[in-house]
Amino acid sequence: MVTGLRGLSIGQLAAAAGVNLETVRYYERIGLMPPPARTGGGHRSYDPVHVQRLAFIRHARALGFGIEDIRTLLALAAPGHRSCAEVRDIASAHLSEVRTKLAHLARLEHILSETIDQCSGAPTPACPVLDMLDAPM
Amino acid sequence: MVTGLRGLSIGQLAAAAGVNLETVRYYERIGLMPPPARTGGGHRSYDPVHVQRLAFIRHARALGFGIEDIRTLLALAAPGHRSCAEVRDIASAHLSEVRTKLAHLARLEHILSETIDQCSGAPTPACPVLDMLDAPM
DNA sequence: CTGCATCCCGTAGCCACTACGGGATCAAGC
DNA sequence: GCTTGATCCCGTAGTGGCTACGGGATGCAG
Repeated sequence: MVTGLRGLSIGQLAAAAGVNLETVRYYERIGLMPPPARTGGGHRSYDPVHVQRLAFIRHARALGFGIEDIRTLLALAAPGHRSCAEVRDIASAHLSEVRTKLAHLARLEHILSETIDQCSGAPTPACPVLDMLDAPM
Repeated sequence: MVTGLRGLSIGQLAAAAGVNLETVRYYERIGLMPPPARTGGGHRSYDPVHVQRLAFIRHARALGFGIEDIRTLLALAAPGHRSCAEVRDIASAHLSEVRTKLAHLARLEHILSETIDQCSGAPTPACPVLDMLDAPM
């Protein structure tokens, strides 16, 4: 298991970052991860730079940023021109999307739970859930 | 605009239900909407049964139910065996999915807003958003 | 040097649509 | 009756963000 200076295999990198192996190849295909060095036999060999970058990507994905946003964020994170304002704009836009979805889901949660509550208890002949779906909203 | 007994065109049906025309054809292709009658020239001709069914589907989609759930709900809504218990099971399962997503989004909202707040004001040289993405979570 | 885990690559599938494009049909006006 | 412009036909491909598959090559421990 000691790989020493040779770099990590794609499986090791994926495990280290907690992502699927195929996802790493996918990120490389779409240009989100740079192509790594190769062994004589053609296997990918990653170094710590890749580990850090993949961790960044995974964190951003976990926060719900889209691939194109992440592409931009990675560019803005490049040493030299850390444009905090641009980063904040992207994050703010994403936050407002999150809030929109949040409000939407909260509305769904409300309607669903109310309707299901009517279902369990009242001895009505009709189904409240189906009635709601039949009726205009 | 008076179509009388001839039935609605796909465009009229789609407009009435507030869905895209292509979506209606998609629903027919996947067997969610039954194939309607056709005019001599091959155009689809819908009657009120279709209007009602499409409205049902749209309401269910608006509540976030998936296509397969809706397929089952439509079967359970068929006259004769309105199984309220099964309907409630499907709705409850969906509700708990909604609640899971809700909790997830709330977590994202919290992290994002906190981090962005740090950004606007403090005169630190580094970008809090990028720092968070770089650091382990 | 053998055997087995890992990796290679390209392609297709997932969900719920949406878009496109070239040709046919419909309905209204003249 | 004929023209015109809107609508509709169908099949196919694209979206986002992966995930799965399959047949062959490579890497490494014993």
